[in-house]
Amino acid sequence: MGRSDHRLGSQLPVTPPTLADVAERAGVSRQTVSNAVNNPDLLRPDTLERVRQTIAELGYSPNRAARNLRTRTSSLIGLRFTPVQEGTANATMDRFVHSLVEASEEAGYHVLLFPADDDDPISGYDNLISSTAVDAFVVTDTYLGNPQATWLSRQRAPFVAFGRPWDDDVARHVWVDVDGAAGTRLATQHLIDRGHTRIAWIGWRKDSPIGEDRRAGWLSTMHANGLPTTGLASRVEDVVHSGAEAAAVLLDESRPTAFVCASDTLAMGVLHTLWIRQLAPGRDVAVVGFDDSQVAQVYPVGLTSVRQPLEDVAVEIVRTLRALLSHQQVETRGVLLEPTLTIRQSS
Amino acid sequence: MGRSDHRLGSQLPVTPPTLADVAERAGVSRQTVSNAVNNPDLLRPDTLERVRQTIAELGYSPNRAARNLRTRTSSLIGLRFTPVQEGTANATMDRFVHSLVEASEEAGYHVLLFPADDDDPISGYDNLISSTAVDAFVVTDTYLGNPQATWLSRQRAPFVAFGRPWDDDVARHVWVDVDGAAGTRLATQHLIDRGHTRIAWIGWRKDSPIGEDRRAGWLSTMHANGLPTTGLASRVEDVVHSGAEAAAVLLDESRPTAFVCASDTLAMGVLHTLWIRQLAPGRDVAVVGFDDSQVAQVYPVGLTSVRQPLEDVAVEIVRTLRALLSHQQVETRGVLLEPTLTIRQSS
DNA sequence: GCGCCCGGTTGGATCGATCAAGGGGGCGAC
DNA sequence: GTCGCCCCCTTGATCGATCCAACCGGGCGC
Repeated sequence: MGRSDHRLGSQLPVTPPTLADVAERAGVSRQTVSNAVNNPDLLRPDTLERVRQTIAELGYSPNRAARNLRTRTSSLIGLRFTPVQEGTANATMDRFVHSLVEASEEAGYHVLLFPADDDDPISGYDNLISSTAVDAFVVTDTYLGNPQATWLSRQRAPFVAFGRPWDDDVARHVWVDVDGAAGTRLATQHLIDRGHTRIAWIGWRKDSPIGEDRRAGWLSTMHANGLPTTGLASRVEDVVHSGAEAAAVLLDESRPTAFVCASDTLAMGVLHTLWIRQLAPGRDVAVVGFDDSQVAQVYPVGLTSVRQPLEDVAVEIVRTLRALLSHQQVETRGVLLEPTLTIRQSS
Repeated sequence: MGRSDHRLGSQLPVTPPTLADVAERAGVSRQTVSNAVNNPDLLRPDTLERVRQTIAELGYSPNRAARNLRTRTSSLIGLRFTPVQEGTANATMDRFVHSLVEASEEAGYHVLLFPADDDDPISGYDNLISSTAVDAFVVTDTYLGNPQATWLSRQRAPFVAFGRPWDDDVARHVWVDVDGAAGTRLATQHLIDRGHTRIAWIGWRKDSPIGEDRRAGWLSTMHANGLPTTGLASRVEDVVHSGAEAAAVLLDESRPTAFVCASDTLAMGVLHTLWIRQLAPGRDVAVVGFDDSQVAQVYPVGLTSVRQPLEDVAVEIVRTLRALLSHQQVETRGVLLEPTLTIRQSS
């Protein structure tokens, strides 16, 4: 089944060589070439070498579609790519995607992005799973009442969540998450070690379990060190000016010397208030943010911030995914990773 | 060829329905179902309706792999995902990816990400193209001497570049780009309108054609308004402290009242110097950045910045890609889009 | 009466890799 | 000598959608 005829005198797009082309050229059967690629152990060394050489000469690479059809796999991991929120410093998603792409590559997977359809959060998943376009999903927004995880479980679609199923006790899916409380514990202890005793908290509204988790880290560390917390906590929207307002109120009413914030966005608000009041971040008042965003990195003073180990999260997720897909029993239902603290001049 | 037997009493993963299943259930032939999906015009309205209903009932969706194999397409667009540079404000790539994902979806494409292998920038492309895993690429870093575009052209692989082929006069590929000079022209004129006459430029080193383009916008606008430029320009590395140093030197030597910067990163450096010198951004000295990054958005004062129309870029790229893939002759070799200026308190 | 269009049906081939079964040759054991 | 077995490789069928060619009977125009 030589293909040279297709190529002769053609301005046509070049047809890549197939398994059969390699087989013919190397003087073996298709299956042998297939084995050379997928089960090299089955070949005699000299045959293997000959086939490999031919593969290299022809620049052969197995056709993805054909392989996918036969094996009923795609080597693709689906990820719903949610838009960045403008006006905030939150870009965790973006950094995570980078890590996931790299971790996936090492496991032989590629990442397929699909957009978020706010009207119907399920449709994107449904399309991909019912057309067997992806092998599995990585689900990122496991917030309250998000139907994705439940729906995917019911569909028996393999997936791993980045984020705990906070509210849902019966959720039986596998997840990887970062211990937010441990992060704020680090931050708070760091400030205590620096001699601060009046350390305030600015976090998100109560309906955010992630926010409450981070808050708990601050609270427990304060209590463990016998430090006061009354009048030192505030819960606001995750936007800069809310952070600024909260900081102003707290400074007036409770005179904190340090702030731990649930996000870099809020921390920027605090810095704004300090700037207005001519207070020097790090010297007069310490500030710690959360996420180690680009904002924290390039802000002139340098914002100390809790850094999520997204690279590790991605590696762990891919590892779990592989176990799921190879139908191994996954031993652990959840993995919790420890964040670190990136210390800069603001503390 | 009913599949109900596969489903009965199964703990097995559910096998999705196939074309034949739909055909049998709807009492038509496979070909008709295929036509209902791909060429609805060929069916009588009532037949079409019946088939569509059956498709909906069964939740049928054509198997991607089978379709890909037969049609030799994948509906996938490959994008090499380069890591964010930590310590800078540059996240253009991330915002662009979001836009591209959305624009692609509307055209029936999905975006496949693959990581950058610094040792061999070609290998990632080669793997995907030779295994016919993607239909086309979007290439983002068309900087000096980047071999990707040339290589892809030679391979006859369809692709559209985000970025002009600056150095390469013989490059024959299609591209979409943002007019950087127009952006800095906007910024400079904005400052002139505000009454500034001594407007400084802080840009990148001379070997960056993008940087030189942006610089040209500042230069031409200054000249057009009969304003001086000597001693008012600086070329540095794209990091915060370089921007800060450059600003300090310029302030000492040339007393500018405004700065136009090639990036938000450099603008942050300028703001840092202003802060040290107790100068108020926007009141004492105006600053304009480039990219409208999250940093510009959440920085307490609010950084005026040139915003690239990445949504439009993505739409234009996808449009061009579709033309390329449908073997239409693409009329325009390049498209240049106009940025806008997001004005905040720093100016 | 011939040819053609319409809205389908039918059988088969096709895409390229993989799976399951089988086969020839060599070797050791009986 | 031959039986069985393993090794290495070949062969035919398969995955599911699509494409192709041929064909159907009724209606229409010439």
